[in-house]
Amino acid sequence: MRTRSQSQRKEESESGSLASASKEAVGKLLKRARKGSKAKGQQEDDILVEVSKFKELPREKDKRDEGNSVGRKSIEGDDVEGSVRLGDVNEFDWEDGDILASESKEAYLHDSEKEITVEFTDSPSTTQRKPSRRATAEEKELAELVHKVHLLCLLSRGRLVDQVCNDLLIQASLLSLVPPSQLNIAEVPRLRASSLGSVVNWFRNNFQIQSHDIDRGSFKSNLAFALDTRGGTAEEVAALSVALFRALNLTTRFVSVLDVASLKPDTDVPGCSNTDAPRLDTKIFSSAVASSSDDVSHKNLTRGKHHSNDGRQSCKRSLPKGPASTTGAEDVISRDSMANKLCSDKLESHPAKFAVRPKRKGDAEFELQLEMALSATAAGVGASNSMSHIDGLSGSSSLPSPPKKLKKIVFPEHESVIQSSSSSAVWSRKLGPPQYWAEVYCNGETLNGRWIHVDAVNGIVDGESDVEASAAAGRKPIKYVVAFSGGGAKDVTRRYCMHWYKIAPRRVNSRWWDEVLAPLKRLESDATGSIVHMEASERKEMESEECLNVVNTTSDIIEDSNKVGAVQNSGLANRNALEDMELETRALTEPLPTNQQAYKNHHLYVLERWLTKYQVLHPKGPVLGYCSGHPVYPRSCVRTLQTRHKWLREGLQVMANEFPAKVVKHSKKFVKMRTSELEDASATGEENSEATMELYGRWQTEPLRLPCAKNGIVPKNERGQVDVWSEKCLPPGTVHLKFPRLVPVARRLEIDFAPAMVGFEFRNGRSVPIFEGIVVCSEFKDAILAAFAEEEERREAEEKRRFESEALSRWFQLLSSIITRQRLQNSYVEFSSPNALDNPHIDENDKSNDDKKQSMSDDLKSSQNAASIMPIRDHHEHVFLIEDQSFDEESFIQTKRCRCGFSVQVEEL
DNA sequence: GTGGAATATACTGCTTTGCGCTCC
DNA sequence: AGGAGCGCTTTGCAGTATATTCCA
Repeated sequence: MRTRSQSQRKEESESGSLASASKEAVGKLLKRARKGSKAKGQQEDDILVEVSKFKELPREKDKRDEGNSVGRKSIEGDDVEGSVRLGDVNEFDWEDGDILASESKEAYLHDSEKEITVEFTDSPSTTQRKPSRRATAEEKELAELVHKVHLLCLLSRGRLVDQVCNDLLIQASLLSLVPPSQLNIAEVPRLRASSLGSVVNWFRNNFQIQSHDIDRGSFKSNLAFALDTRGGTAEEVAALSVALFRALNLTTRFVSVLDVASLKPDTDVPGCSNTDAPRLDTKIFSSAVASSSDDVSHKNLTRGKHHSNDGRQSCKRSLPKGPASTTGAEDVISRDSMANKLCSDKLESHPAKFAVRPKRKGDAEFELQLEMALSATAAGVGASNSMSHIDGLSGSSSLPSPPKKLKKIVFPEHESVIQSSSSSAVWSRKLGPPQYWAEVYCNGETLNGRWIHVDAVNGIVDGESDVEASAAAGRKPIKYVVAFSGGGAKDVTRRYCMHWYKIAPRRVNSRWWDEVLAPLKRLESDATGSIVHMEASERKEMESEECLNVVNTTSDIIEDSNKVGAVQNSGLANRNALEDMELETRALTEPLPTNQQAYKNHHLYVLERWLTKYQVLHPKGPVLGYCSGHPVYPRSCVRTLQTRHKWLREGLQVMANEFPAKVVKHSKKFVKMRTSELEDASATGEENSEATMELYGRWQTEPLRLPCAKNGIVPKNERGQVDVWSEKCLPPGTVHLKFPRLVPVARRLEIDFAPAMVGFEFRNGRSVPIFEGIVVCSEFKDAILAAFAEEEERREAEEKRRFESEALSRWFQLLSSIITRQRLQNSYVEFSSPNALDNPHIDENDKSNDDKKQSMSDDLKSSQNAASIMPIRDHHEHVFLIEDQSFDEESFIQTKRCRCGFSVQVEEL
């Protein structure tokens, strides 16, 4: 039940401003992180305690699990030392079995020392089945917070990279490297994807992914270094490509797959590409990266025998220095050799570390793929050798040697180079799927131009449809693809995702994400839409010239028709609006999934079997297709049903003669309650009907028509009240007055009213109605409010009078208590003092003192303030003689004086 | 490896109109 | 006598979402 309040808090945080929401999220995360680390520390302490207990009290532990394990008996002894993984200690789970015979544990008995050493070479968690446990709401909330904060960090990172891509010095340096023949791309009037091929190939042949462990302080410095060495992390090389395109005056975005921490707790490990890890400023997940690097190194070792004769050793050694050895037109899987080099380097430095690691299934698969790739390389070596080197083309003999080319696939319709799916699997094994690329706006593509995916790192142009497949092959399904430009960002995931239903559950709720992106999207739009008008005019010319005789590819037909329509309608549609439309069109034209589970929460399609209790298809059609024989309907046909009563709350009533759209069983609790009510009525045959619930759809309702108020009488329900779920539920001619204490006012004026029941709250195990104000006929509203105001005034005056009288009473109590205390103290002194009885002054005046005390008490009864009460001297009781009193008529203060000098001021009321 | 069914479990939403005692 | 105020143990079930396991 805690989660309800949590949900409320969650909604509240979402409804706040973006900045406050972000701050709150970061704050919460930090708080939790601190708490978590503290808790973890505590947990470890606990574990240590546990271990010490384990060491000290093996017998006790054994007693608890008496007769369980042979192995446990075998470790019984006075001295037991165990090397135990701390993480498992708090989950001691004794098992039956012989330790000596166990495969996962090795026990060495040192009989001579009577000491037993138990070494676990494998974690029990890997052999034991993990206990099934769902993440709690708190864990989910934490995961969501991490997800959001990570997203914000990655957005910032992308903006940073985008900013550096605009650096004029870097752009100028890149331009100075580009051969003059490539520079004319800037002057192409109608840029097409095919026009980018040559410059992309040039770039790819001159810049490769390399691993640098040195962080030079800023991304700009790193990028400058990468430019200098013709290699860097995948992010840097992609950024260089973006800078180059921008230098060539092409409208270009830096696109990044945000490899964000999972939205769900403990599902996948967030990370980044291997080569980026050492340099990433955030350095969050270095451990994960390190392990993956190790994997690569290991793989390299295990395939070493295949490499011995294939001539790749030279590549390993001379890669960064040698000249380009193959033509720029040839497409190559460069990452293999790059990674081989990196891995070989690591291997050489840590030969023993990887020699004993077991081969995994994935490694074997990888080796198989690599062997196939290498055999293809061997076949192509002769051909590649015969081809001329591109030294002259590149214009630099000092450029690093490009790797051996393995495979190329040319798609004639695009005239661009795209790697096959099999090759994508190979790259994914090595360095993971591409995480960074560029988008270049080609005004010559389709009718209105479009953004073209350009992965210069891998030499891919217009390969947007392969991004999802490669990501899936690399076990890193894309969640967010964001394009950065002009300091802004835009979510372009739709362009690269064909199966939105797969990634939708992995993304944060769209409202938050849209709010985050809204300001960034404007910035991005301003940066990339600045030349819209010129293009629009050009487009109009083109339209008149070509008379719309444009042959589109099948996939472009829908989006182009949309674009044309939009442009024709508005005349001012800009590039971003067109792109939005394109992405929207993609969202609405997703292919039908082939498995039934996918329809469970699909945003476009639905299977009837996955409808919930309160859902129905209306209308039931059209059938969009079939999945395993089940008809597929559009999600837009799904309607939510409600009971008559629930519709009433929304100010709707079910139309006459409407049959229920669905009849479902009532909850047992409700049935039980109703049947107990009906027992008295001894209704027979109605129990079955009471056990069901009739549901109606929105289309079966009409606006609520309540009886009108007549002759000043408010129409009430059977309980003599009006249920005011909303303003729509008020009977016509009545008003809801929400002030308190209106009932006596209405009664006094003899105006008909009804208590307004606004809802229920659950208190002490039962629902209790909440009343707020009354419902009266509209004509009495002013009269009641006037009387209410008058009554409130009177009540406030009465309240004030009561308050003052209470204050007086409390003052009297205070002063009385002071006097009582004084009297008690005097009495105590009298009885305790041995000379008290000998004091003639007191004896003589005893009676008169009592009288005077009485008079003082009377005076104090009417007093409000004792101005000064001095401490009482020992053995002396003050006597205030009447002749010594004075009275100030202006201030009404009476001063009483004792002969000893003590005085009391009393204010007369 | 994938899909589907079955199962387990955490979370969420729905339900909905006291009663007895004390004080004034 | 009667009206107003106050304090009681904290519903509990069904549906849904989601993870996991098993099997084909």
